[in-house]
Amino acid sequence: MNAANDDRKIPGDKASSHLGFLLSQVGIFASQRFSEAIGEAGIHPPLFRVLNVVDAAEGESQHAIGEAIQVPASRMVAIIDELEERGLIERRPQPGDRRVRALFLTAKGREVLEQGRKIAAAHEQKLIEGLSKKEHQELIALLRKLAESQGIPSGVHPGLSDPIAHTSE
Amino acid sequence: MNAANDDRKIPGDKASSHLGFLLSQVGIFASQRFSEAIGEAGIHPPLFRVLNVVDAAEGESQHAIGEAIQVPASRMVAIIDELEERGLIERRPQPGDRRVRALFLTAKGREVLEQGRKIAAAHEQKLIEGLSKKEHQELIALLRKLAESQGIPSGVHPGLSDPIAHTSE
DNA sequence: TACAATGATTTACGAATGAAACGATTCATA
DNA sequence: TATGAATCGTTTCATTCGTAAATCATTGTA
Repeated sequence: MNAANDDRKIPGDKASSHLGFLLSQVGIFASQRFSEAIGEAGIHPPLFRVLNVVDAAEGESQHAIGEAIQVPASRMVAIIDELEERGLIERRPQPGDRRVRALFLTAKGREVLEQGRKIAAAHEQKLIEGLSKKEHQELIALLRKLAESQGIPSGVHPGLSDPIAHTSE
Repeated sequence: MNAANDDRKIPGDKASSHLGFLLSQVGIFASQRFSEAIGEAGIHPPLFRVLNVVDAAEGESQHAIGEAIQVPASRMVAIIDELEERGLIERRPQPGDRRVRALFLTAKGREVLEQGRKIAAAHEQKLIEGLSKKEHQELIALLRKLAESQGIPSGVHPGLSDPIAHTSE
């Protein structure tokens, strides 16, 4: 008693048991579920990502924030526009340099960020509900090691910078 | 001595160390890299996915194949069109039922599938180059366990069925 | 002052996907 | 065997999404 429809006549293929496929499968699944969950805070993952980074570095320019998470400038504009429309972030002119827009969280922005963090924590819990504490730690350690060995910069999400992860294996 | 640009003035944020973020980050990274790699075989991940499934169940209908990997019918049309144009797959009418198009690999389709498998194997190797044999096995086991506990059906890739994995955490 | 570089923005365009409508065919049943 | 429901594949359409390139304002430099 497990999955929903177990009347599959079609046998599993080789590719779907490789690490690459598993990683991609589980990773994208986690992304999608998180995307749905964070929707309850009225935002979507890119907005949440940026809220987090601005919180960690308030007063930085759009450019600096975008560079830190490898998001193209033209996309940053759209993201910040959206955050500003919702009253979560403020663009303030910088005294020294009138080209720069320094970014700050509003009070409401902090609220939403907190709400988002709770949602993320719940998401996290749901994700590991089938694992023991030890397994959870091991999985994190292995993924970190993998990320490091593959040169994936910390905090940079590929879905935000590059094309879009297609699929398969 | 590690990453490329370590002149980061912006400190890491909390979110980026969670399991959910890591999974999504690493999973999408793996997807993208694989997508580039499989391009050398002249195909992209969805095509490769379908080639694999057709190989595992030749003669099945478009509908059956699509259902097995949860791809909407209208999307199957485009995918099979593409595979057929490249001479990798054949749509054959089914004697008993004239509505059905049974799918078969062509000789060229088998060649490309083999080539794709080699590419996938190389991708796999590259992915685990920083891990020991034991760690590799552990990671697979943990991901499998996670997938199962989360009800992710084997062989079904979320990127093929649902919206598209956005991002972050 | 002229010219290059930078930060932010706008515009135009293309790629991808799914929901829904459609035609053809088959099945169930009266 | 006639009729309506269901199935398979296809087409159409609208939408979402993101980038690349052009643009504007400002600053730094020669």
